[in-house]
Amino acid sequence: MELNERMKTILAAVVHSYFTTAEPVSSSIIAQKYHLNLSTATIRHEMYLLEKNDYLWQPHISSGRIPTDKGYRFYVDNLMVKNYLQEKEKREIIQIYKKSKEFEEAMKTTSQLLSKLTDNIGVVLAPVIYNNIVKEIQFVPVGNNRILTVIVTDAGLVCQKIVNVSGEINKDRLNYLSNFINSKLAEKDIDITNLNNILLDELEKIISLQERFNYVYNFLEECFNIRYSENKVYLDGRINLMKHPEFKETDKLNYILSLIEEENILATTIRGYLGFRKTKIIIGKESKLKEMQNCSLVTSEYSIKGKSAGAIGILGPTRMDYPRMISITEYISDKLSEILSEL
Amino acid sequence: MELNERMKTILAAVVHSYFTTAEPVSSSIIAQKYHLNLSTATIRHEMYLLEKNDYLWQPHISSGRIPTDKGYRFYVDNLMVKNYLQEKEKREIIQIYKKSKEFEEAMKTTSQLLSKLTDNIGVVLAPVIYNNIVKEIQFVPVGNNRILTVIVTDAGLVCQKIVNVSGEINKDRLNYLSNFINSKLAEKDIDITNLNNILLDELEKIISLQERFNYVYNFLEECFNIRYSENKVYLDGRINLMKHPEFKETDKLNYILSLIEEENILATTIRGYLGFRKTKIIIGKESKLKEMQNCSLVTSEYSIKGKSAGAIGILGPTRMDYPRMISITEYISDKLSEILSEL
DNA sequence: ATTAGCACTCTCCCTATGAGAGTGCTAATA
DNA sequence: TATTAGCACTCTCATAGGGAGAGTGCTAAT
Repeated sequence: MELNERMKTILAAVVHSYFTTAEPVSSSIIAQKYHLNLSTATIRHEMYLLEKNDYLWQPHISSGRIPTDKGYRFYVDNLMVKNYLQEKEKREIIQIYKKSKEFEEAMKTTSQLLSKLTDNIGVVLAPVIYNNIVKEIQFVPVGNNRILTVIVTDAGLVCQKIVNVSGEINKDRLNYLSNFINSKLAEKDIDITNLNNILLDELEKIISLQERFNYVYNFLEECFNIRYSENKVYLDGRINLMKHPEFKETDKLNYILSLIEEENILATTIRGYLGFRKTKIIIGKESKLKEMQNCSLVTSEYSIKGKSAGAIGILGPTRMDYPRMISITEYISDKLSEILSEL
Repeated sequence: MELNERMKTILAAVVHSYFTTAEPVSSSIIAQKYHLNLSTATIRHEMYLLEKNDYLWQPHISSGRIPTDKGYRFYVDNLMVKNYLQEKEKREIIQIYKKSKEFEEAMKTTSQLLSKLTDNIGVVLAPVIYNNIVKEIQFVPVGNNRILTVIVTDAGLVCQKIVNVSGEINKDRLNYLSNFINSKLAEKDIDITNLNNILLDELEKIISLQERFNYVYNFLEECFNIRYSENKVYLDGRINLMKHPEFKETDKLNYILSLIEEENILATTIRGYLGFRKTKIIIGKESKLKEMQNCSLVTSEYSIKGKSAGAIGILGPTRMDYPRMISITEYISDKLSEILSEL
């Protein structure tokens, strides 16, 4: 069924009122607050139709109405009015970011900003290092039998890993190895995900007959098995959940708590949405995760030097101020992109 | 007032019963379950005295009794029977640790083990790098204007920091600097907290007149302002809170949630207890933190190569199985010490 | 097409009530 | 003197009833 203009207006009013008060919305509330010049009976009739079409639902037969996930989806796609951050807010965000000179700090600051500004949970997915060209590799002996491997990508990301080696470290060999690798890296662009295969192939050509090949081979394999595939996530503002009446019910709180406990699940979810469009909104049961059925997630991708790197987002009850969540998420992801590109 | 033997027995019974059922303990429950060969009236009288002396309290006038913080403290100090982990459990712990080959992984595994085994929140305070002798410093240029500083301590801990420098990097100078520093480090033991002062003093002697002194000085200062003072904490099992009836009350849940949200507070608290004895138990209001008033914290220090490094612990409601919490925390801290010493 | 009017439903809050659990006190008992 | 049986008392908890109020769906009138 196609919604007529009046139904759209009423749906938007219900979404707005419910967001504001967290109470089911009655026809008289709509009539009073939103000045539609309609009687409550008429509004009631439209709401009845909206309910028949799954845009609204009632907790019980004689109560006001609450938007369904479908109702929120229609609102987000067709009805909501874009929100713009005030200049003052923008300045404050920039001010806070000024203190973040390091990568880790920038991640933390971002999740804190998101949670403070939205009263929801701030989520930051650390850069996913797929599709990054490797620029340089360094081996640093640390201690007796350990080597710190440092991989630098063209986007300026630095991955590190400490590898244990059996036997003592021959510095000349290590230098030879790193010179060899770096010369190969200079010759052609090698994606970090292919690093292992390509380099080991190249190595095989020149040292396959040497007695210590296996040793080097294993060492490099371990070096490259680095954590670029790890789903590092920064979360902030879990306590904000308690501010929302929907999470007074223990089982609902339980769901979302188990979601933010398993950071991997959240990370994988967000990663699954990467690459389609900058901003993505997932409302309640639209997510396949049962833990997310009472929540919405607004994510926005950030980039480093123009190359999509990761995503930030906010997680809260489906009853949220979508326009504002979106504008905050988008603005902060832009600023984060700038900062990470400069680092 | 000195507690007589019977009062001690009854107090221990109350603690045990309340831990088991989470219900206020009545005189008849004690008589039935703990076979003291006393009438309920007698037990009632003793409980009355225990209450007068602040070892027990009643939620309301005609209800059973609950231990106070003081009651728990007396139980922990004087009454409880040490618990020993079963060999099977020990083997399982060792088995799980076998997979942890890296530092970060060991930290995470530890917090997970703690929370899984105790149904409470597992806490791991990463090694605090005070009192560590610096063995070696390396500078690795990464990208154009950045240098990765690697500090290796005698305990084998590796701290890293990326420092931005203005202008291009002169590799010879960098080599000279690192050689100079490492020779000083070889000469005498320098504690990581003194690194800055001592080295800068030494440097001053030889290059104070050189034109780029300030530049080097600032660079080093930033390098050494490394995160050994950071309170890195690993938490796991927040969701376990929901299993405990005491946290059904929203405001109590609120308190503890805000505690685990502010990881720094928790870290600082635990750090404050370091260095006195291996295992430390903080019960409810014994902590100055109002957020901890409904919780107990059991911590146990771990070491690296015999040198105290950090602490692990569990955080849960004051109503907890203290003997078991202690034995688990202590056993895991021992295992963690072994693993970190080998890494 | 819209709306006034109304019967109907459901929640919420208040009260009352009674059962049950558990206590403190007192007087009897070993 | 220490212990205990007995009992009055207090408080919680579950249940039920009832009335006010909010909000609906439907119908008939405009």
